[in-house]
This record gives sequence, structure tokens and C-alpha cells, in this order.
Amino acid sequence: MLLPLDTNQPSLADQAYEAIVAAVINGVIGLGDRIVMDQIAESLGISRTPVRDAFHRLENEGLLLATGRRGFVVREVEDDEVVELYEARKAIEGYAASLVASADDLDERVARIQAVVAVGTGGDRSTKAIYLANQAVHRAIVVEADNRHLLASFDGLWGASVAHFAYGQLFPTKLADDVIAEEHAPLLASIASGNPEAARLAMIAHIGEGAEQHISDQ
Amino acid sequence: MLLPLDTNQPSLADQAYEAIVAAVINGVIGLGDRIVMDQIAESLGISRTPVRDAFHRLENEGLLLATGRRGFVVREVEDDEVVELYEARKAIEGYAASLVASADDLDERVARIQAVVAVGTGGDRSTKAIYLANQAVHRAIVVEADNRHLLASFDGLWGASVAHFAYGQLFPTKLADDVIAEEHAPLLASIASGNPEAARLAMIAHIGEGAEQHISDQ
DNA sequence: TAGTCTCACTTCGTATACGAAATCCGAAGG
DNA sequence: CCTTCGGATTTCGTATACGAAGTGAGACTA
Repeated sequence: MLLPLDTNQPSLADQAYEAIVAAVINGVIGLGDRIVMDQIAESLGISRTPVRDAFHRLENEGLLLATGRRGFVVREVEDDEVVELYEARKAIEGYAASLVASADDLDERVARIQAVVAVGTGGDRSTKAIYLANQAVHRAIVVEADNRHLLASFDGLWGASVAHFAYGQLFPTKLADDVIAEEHAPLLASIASGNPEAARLAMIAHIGEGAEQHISDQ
Repeated sequence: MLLPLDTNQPSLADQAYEAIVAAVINGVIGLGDRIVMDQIAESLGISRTPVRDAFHRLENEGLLLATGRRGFVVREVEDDEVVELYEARKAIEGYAASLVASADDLDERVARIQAVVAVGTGGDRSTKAIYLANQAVHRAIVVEADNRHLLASFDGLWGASVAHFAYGQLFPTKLADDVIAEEHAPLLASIASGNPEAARLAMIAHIGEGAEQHISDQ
């Protein structure tokens, strides 16, 4: 076999997907706005087919909402839902933390998580960068739980939170320079202790802090 | 506004989706089999476009696996993954149980769950019927947790388990007649007690029993 | 025999075309 | 002025057509 090489170039549907997400994050498309396949297709210079794929993917992820023959709408996020998102994260990431804490090769796993924390510390300090660094740390913990379904649920949750990010409510402005390292230190220590229930509760507390900050910043 | 009436008839894509799932569940299409858009489209008498939608949805849900230009494959399930599925359910449904147990209107919620149990008790005793009744009870608990994201994760997990069902390993044969009511009684009692942590642990134990039975029946 | 090369074929992604259903909007009527 | 009505328009779902990329089998060579 001659090296598939598999450059795996993103399809037009992927590009359309990314373009729409970026447009929402950058505010080019506002929450609540109506968006229409034909218009997006034309503005991207491609046909409606791949745009259609992207729309359905985004609808499935919760960023878009189909409204019959009146096009799609960028879904607005109710405050209730933000609370629910944090609660759901507690369920998944809390359990993931307990799984990591009960692993045999606990030390190696924690080391890999620490490496991700290190990458997210320093460098770009924009809101977006910090958002992504935080996500990376949390994802790393779920990855170390070594459970595909848990990870899929995590990704689904964070995919859904794109709209919330656009809502401009996540990690607003008042973040210290090394939040990533600082805020996750107690959490990681708790996981490293090897006590599953303590790790779970630490994760729940950690997420709860993020939620409170989020709410209070409105 | 004049009653949208909205019969909401399923699209051809929906029908294709259902047809493929049914074919896998009924064994018409075996796990590991290759399936091709054109063939499915022809056998359903529709064009490739809606079939394509169904394929991507099924790929996203984990039932199909894209294999480049060689078509799609009905994904086979490794034993590891079954374990992971049960673990992920513990995370989500366990937390959901604790949320229900901590609700103000606990009694009403438990009553609604009991109603679902009642529906699933008696009647059709086929493997499939029991599988669905069990799913309905578990879903009802998550519904009562009143959290859209948790419910979406639950649905994602159980959607993924279609392949496992097809694998013929879920609820094999040795089920008593009123399993649904019997096996869930302690769980519901624990939720009704109003102790969130007890409810969570009861759910985890309950799912663990299902997992053990599942594994031992191979 | 084993390996390599070529070429027709398969399969999907994308483009384009068509139709159905609902919406929008202006005109008619009260 | 408000409501009702009807047709042009919008918008999506589906069908069909085309092209690119990879596959597979058979022929050819060593």
C-alpha cells in the first residue's frame, strides 16, 4: 500500500460550516438573524448543496433553527439554557474527572492534562483564545477518561455553546493573565489525589464557579 | 394566524433514515456490511439526495462509517465500546436522577415517571418492546430533570446504541414478564426519597446491573 | 509466480434544475 | 382604517447531471 497520504482536504460543506460559525462568532451574522441557503451559497460562491449540508449540521448542533419555508434563524440563547448547559457539563465532566482519578496510570494522565494547561498559559490573551484554552483543558480531562461516548457528549455540549460564546457572555473581560493555570490548579490537584469522588466534586465546584461568574457578568 | 396545522409529514430523508435503521435492526443489513447510496436510493425508489442526508445523519450518530470512495459500512461494535456506553449513561442518567431528587415538585415528577413505567408494563413482551419500554423509562427520568442539554446527550447516547441493539446483545432473552416495573422499583423509590446523592448512586447501580447482565450474556 | 501498470468502473461531492408549499404584499371590499 | 383575498415571490426538498478520486481486475513484464 502506497501511503494513502490522505490530505483529507475539507469539503465545501466543511468550509461553509466553518464560514457560518465564524460569521456568527465575529458578529457578522447576529443572533436572531435570518439566514437563507441561497444567500450564503452565493456569498461563498458555491452551490446550495454543500451549504445545505452545513445548515443541517448546524441545526443539529443547535446553532441554527429551521423555520419552515421562512429560512433558518440563528438561535438565540435564553438564560435558562445557559444554566442547563453548565449543569449538563457537571454531569459529564464531573464523571469524567472521577474516571480519570480512578485510573491505574493516573500520573501519566494528569501529566498529559498539565501539558495542555501549559500550552494554554501565556500567549494570546484574547477572549477567544482564553475560551479555547479553557475548552482544551476540559476536553483533555474527558479525553483522559478514555470513553468515546463521554467525549462525544462533551463535544456536543461545547458545540452547542458556540451560540453562547457569540452571545458574548462567556469569559467576558475580567480575566487575569494566567487564569488557565490558576483556576485549574485545585481541580487538577484533586484529580491527581486519586480520589474519584473528590475529583468529581472538585470538577462540579469548578464548573459552578464558571457558571456564577458567567451569570454575575450579565 | 390561522392554525399552521403543520402536519409535519416526514421528509424522504426521514423515511430513508428510518428505513435504514429498521433494516439494520431487522438484520436485513448486517453489521459490517457495506452500503452504498445509489443502491439504497434505488431500492427505496427515490433519488440519492435524501439518502445522502440520511447517511450523514447516521454517520453522525455512529451507525454508519464513511470509508472514502468505497462506500459506507455499518459500524461494528467492539466490546470495549459497550462498556463505555454504560459508563457514559451512568454519568448522564446518574446526574439526572440527582436533579430529579432535588426538585421542589419531586412528587409530581416521580408520578409522571411511574406513569411511563406503567405503560411499559404488560403488553407486548418482545425483546424490542422491552428494549423500548426500558428506554422510555430512562428517558422519562432525564426529561424530569428538565435540562435540554442533558436530554440531548441522552438521546445521542441511545441513538448510538441502535447498533448495539442490532448486535443482539441488549436484553437478550431471559427477562421476566414485568421486568420494567420490577427492576426500576428500587431506583424510583430512591429518587422519590429526595436524597440526590442516593438517587444518583441508585441509578449508577441500576445501570451497572444492566451492564453486567449484558456482558454475562455473551 | 509475483509484481506492476493501465483502464474501466464505482462512489461520492457538487452543480444545476424543477416543483411544492408557504410567505409576502398590494388591491379590493367592508 | 382594517380585513380579506389572490397572485407573484421566496425558500426549501428532491431529482438529475457531471466530475474527481479512488478501486479493482486483468494484462503485461520480469
